[in-house]
Amino acid sequence: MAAPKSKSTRVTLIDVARKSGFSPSTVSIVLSEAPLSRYVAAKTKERIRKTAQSLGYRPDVFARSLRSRRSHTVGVLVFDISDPFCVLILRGIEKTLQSTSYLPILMDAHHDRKQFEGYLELLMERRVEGLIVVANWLFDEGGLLEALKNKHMPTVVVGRDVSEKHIGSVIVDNEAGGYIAIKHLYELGHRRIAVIRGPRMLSDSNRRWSGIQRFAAEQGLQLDERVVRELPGAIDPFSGFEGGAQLTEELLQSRSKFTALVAFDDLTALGAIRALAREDRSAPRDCSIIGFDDVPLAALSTPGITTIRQPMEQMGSAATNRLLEVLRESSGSGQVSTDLELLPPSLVLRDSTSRLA
Amino acid sequence: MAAPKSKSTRVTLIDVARKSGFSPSTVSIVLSEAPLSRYVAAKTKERIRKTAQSLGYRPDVFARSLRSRRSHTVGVLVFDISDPFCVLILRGIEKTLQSTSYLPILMDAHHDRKQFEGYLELLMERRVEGLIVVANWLFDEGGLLEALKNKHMPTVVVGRDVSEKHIGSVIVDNEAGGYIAIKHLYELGHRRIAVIRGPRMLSDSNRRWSGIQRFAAEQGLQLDERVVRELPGAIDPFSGFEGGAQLTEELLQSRSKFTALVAFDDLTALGAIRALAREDRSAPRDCSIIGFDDVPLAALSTPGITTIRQPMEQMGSAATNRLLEVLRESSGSGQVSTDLELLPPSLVLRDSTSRLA
DNA sequence: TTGTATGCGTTATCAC
DNA sequence: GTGATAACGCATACAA
Repeated sequence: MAAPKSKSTRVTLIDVARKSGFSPSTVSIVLSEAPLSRYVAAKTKERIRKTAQSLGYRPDVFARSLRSRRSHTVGVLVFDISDPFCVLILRGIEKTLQSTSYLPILMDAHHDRKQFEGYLELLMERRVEGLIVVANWLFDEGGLLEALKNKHMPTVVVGRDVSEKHIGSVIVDNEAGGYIAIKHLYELGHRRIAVIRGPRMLSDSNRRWSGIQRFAAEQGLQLDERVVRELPGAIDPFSGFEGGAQLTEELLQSRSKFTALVAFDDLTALGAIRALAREDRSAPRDCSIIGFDDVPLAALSTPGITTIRQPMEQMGSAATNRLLEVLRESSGSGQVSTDLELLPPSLVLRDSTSRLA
Repeated sequence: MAAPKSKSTRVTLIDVARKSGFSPSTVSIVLSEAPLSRYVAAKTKERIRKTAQSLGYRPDVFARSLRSRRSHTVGVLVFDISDPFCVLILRGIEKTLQSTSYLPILMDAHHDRKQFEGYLELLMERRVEGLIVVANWLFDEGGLLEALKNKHMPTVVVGRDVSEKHIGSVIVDNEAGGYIAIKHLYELGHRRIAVIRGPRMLSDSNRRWSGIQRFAAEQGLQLDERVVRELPGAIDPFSGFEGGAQLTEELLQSRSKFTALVAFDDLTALGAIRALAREDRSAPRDCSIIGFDDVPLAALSTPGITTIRQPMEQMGSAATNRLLEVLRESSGSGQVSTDLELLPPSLVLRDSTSRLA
């Protein structure tokens, strides 16, 4: 009864106006909950809402956006969705956006700069009101930030520390993470600890390394530089695996002694485990290994990987809230503050680390 | 020089018309490459394009869609993006769409039925012209298909065999996959082969089992039903891991002998490996294990998992092409043929299976 | 081959 | 408190 069969003829605001006996303007004001609706009689509102409901009225997004110049959307530009790192962040973004009137428009750049710029253009054309960029560690600052900067668009980057004017960023506290990682191994009795650092040009990598060094300094622990290696700069989110395997192999063959390894991230740790296996060794029996990130597969490998967890969903939420703040103070500065937001990492205990026998 | 500074005043079609000296309609016809543009003088076209370019003209999507009743978008509704299974399919979809004028609008239902329906509504409101649903094996047919059916919308489902009118589907040939899996183990010399089937209510699961049985029948191989188990129906893409671990444990304790295991999917295989480890055994030394899907982490675990690969990117392309066909024969039936499209699986050799000693 | 006029469904600005 | 009217930017039937 309620739903009319009109499948070809769309129900418009005019229809609602006619049927309810009010003018289109009043109906519009009521149904879109415009500021003016405060002055509309409660009974009128109700009547209008009822008839709208009964007619199955759906406002036309295109007409609405054309007239109001607002899209009620935010662009979510992810640098590479196949990176397991990103998915939980997306979830955080989506959940946070859910309770608002904003719709996320998600684009995946496939870690390709051209695509990134193309999609950025696309999002601008679609008049998104803000932008959340989900970057991973391969996000090459050089080019892409340029593209972002001179758009006049509130932007928050999550997963990468971009120190640019008017672009906010949300990342994990990498320094604390590095500290916690080595502390864990130290507390298990390990003293000869190898490290596979991330690429040097990467700020995340350097921060983690700082944390490691700080702990070592505090404890008077000597880090043997013969067992500190560095991943090459890479172009693929899975290259950490290859790199980790390769460097671990070198480490094993170098005959320098170590009983534990801090890996740059979980993939690197998985690579290390693979390399160990090739030499007929295993974690944690022959070497304790700790990762970073806590991507989903860290829990699924055998042994499960002890790791430093990035609160990814939370990072997504934080970035979104940051953006929403700006959007709500509509037509204030229209710019996100440049602050860097650091979220705390945490230790996740699994089976790849154990007390030194 | 080229880009005008007008940041507040948008460049419209009228501006282009004025500057180029042609009428708005001619400009529109040319720039939107409407059918009529065939009759426009080449020189006119060029002049118009030039001035459009020089003014930095960007058509307004909203105005355009409002008037033309077309959105140039297709909805991509993924059942759960955190399922690693989905991501490559998405890539296939996106790549295929790239060369067209269609833009994908991606929504993630978080394997939640309510959300699925909500987003479906949303996509309808946004006037998507077609729909691609990326389902995984948890996609519950009962409810969700209902929601899809009575929308008047060309739809293709990938990853799940839905036998509904006017909904196309693209999946891997599960029967062939099951056949290939057990054949591989058989050829390695295994005869006592355990199987962990998927949930019984799942058609994928039954198909794979059929393939296994067909091979067994052909070879006169006896499948010992004491070592055939079945995963419980589940609500989480990662539950296959727990289930696999649990059932493998039972299998090991049942004291029935087996030298190899066909797991329902890669996660199940990972669970099995975990269970083996708990009993101080390992693959492939004590038991060869083969998975299904070839999700990214299959290559990263140690041992790497030998598996039956679903051509996921290809499945995404196939689904997209299927949809595009319908969209292009604009206002034909407007319905996707109900055909089921089966893509061939393939064997991926890694380290979790080996010749029986 | 090109120009004119009209309307898509909504919201904003006024007037009442 | 509510209603008339004019845009928003574009595409299309029709006239020329």
